[in-house]
Amino acid sequence: MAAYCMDDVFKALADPTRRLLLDRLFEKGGQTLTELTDGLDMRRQSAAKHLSILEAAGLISCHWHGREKRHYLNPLPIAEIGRRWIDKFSGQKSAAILNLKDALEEKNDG
Amino acid sequence: MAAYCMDDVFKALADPTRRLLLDRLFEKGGQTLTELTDGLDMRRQSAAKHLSILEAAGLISCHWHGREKRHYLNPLPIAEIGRRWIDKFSGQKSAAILNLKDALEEKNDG
DNA sequence: TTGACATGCAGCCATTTGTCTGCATAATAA
DNA sequence: TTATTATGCAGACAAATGGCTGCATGTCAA
Repeated sequence: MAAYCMDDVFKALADPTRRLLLDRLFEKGGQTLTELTDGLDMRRQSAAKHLSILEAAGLISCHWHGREKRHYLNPLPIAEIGRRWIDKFSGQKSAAILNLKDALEEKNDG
Repeated sequence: MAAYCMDDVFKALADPTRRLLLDRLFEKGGQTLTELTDGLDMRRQSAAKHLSILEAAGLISCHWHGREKRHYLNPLPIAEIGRRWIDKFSGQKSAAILNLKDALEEKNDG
């Protein structure tokens, strides 16, 4: 359904402010923009830009409640990264270990 | 040993060219800069910058072999992301699911 | 109705990013 | 030695990024 692009997800995760926002929403879902801006050391409009980037990447979903926009963490894209990236590189560690082994043996080649 | 910073790792992963380079090194370790540049549709110097960013982030390690610099994937930082990020957000899915549940129930509040 | 609050939109601006070109250095091969 | 190959370093430059201000819109409460 959410046709998020993996490139958008990685780019969204690249900024420390946005990762902090995800942490905050992980601890407590349904927070508003004003709530999330507190303690961020930046203007509301800047925080809103970060949130819109997170939303475009599918990392959060939003629901209007009167004049408040409540934000919720969506764990799906992060799980997808885990499945398609982390498992590949660190799960199947054997290949990389073999590569490192080759590298170390080169030192003894001269 | 490699005192990599998580912010550098996330930033390094944000670029599609760099993710492609990691893919290539996953398939075959020990490739040189010239080898890796082939098929990248950019100059050697640009690819070298990407590789230096990956190396600074600890995602690859390099070993000189004569005039050749051979590159190897280092799976540790990616594994660390998996441990400290993926497991947190998607592994403990319960909290986020509860948040989404709250959000859906709001729709029935009116 | 009126004022306060929550948010959105448009535009400005400095910094960072990703590409390029040009030249320098070190190692291998003829 | 000399030419070729593999790489590094410095600087230029357009585009993207992340912050800001100012103003507009819509909602709630008195």
